[in-house]
Amino acid sequence: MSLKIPDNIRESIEKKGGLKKILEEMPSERELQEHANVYSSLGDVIRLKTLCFLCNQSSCVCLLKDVVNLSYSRLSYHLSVMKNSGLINGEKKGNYIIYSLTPIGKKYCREICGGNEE
Amino acid sequence: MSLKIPDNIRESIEKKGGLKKILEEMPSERELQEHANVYSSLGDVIRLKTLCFLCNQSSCVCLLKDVVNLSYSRLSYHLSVMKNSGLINGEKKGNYIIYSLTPIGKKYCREICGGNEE
DNA sequence: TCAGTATTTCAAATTATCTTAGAATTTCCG
DNA sequence: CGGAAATTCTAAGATAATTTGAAATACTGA
Repeated sequence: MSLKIPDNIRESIEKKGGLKKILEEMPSERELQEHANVYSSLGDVIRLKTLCFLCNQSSCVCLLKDVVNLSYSRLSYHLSVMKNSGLINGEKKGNYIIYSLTPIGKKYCREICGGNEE
Repeated sequence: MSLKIPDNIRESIEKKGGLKKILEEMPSERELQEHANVYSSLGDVIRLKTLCFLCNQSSCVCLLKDVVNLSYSRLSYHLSVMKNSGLINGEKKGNYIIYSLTPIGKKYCREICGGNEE
C-alpha cells in the first residue's frame, strides 16, 4: 500500500494503526449487505408511507390500499419488498392478512415518524 | 370511507380519532421523500463501505479507490450519489478532493458502524 | 507553457427495480 | 358443495439505476 496520498491523511492513518487495522475494524461484508437491504427497502416514498401508517395502526391490505392509494397488485409488490427486508410481518386472520411492524420496522419508524407508536 | 375492514381494526382507528386524523399526523410527502432519498443512497454495499471508511478517516478519492476496490468512474458515480443525498461532502485541496461525512452522514454511520468516529 | 496526476463527465450497454393486467387463491354464504 | 366477491400473486414489459471505457477538466510543478 505505497499509494501516493496527501501527507496529512497518511499520517492520520498511521496514528490509527495503519490502513489494514482500520479496514479490519469495519463491519463485515455480510453486515453491510444486511443493512443495505433494509435501507433500500426504506428508499421509497410508498414504502415509507406504509411504514408510518403501520407505526400507528396494524392494518389489512384493503385499508392500506386506501391509505397509499395504489392498486392491490402494486401495493402487494411493495409489501413483499418490506416483508423480505424484515420491516413488516403479515399474519393471516380469516379473510384478511393483517400487516404490522417487526421490531426492526419499529426502530426505523421511530427514526422517520418520531415516537408515536401503536 | 365506508370500507369493509375487520372490526377490531375499525374500532382501533375510531379510538384514535378516525383515519383522517391518523393520516394528518403522518409526516408530509416532502419529508418522506427526503428520507427516501437518504435511505436509497444508503441502500448499496459499496456506498455503505465508503461511509464506514469515511467515518474513521476523511479521504481523497485515490485512497477510497483502493479501499473499495473500484474504478475511478464507478467510484465517482457512487460518491456523487452520496453527495447528492447529503451524506458526504468533498473539499478541493490542491490536486485532491478530500471527502468527509456531513452531520447526516455521521448520524447514519453511527447507526451502521457503531460509535467509532473520526 | 507543458507534462503529469487526480477526478469527473458522458453516452452506450447492462442490470435491477417497478408497474400493470390479469390469473390464482381464499373465504363467505346460500 | 358451488359461485361470487375480495384478496393476493405472477410474469411481462416499462422504467430507472448502475457499470464501463473513453474523453474532458482542473490543478501542480518544472
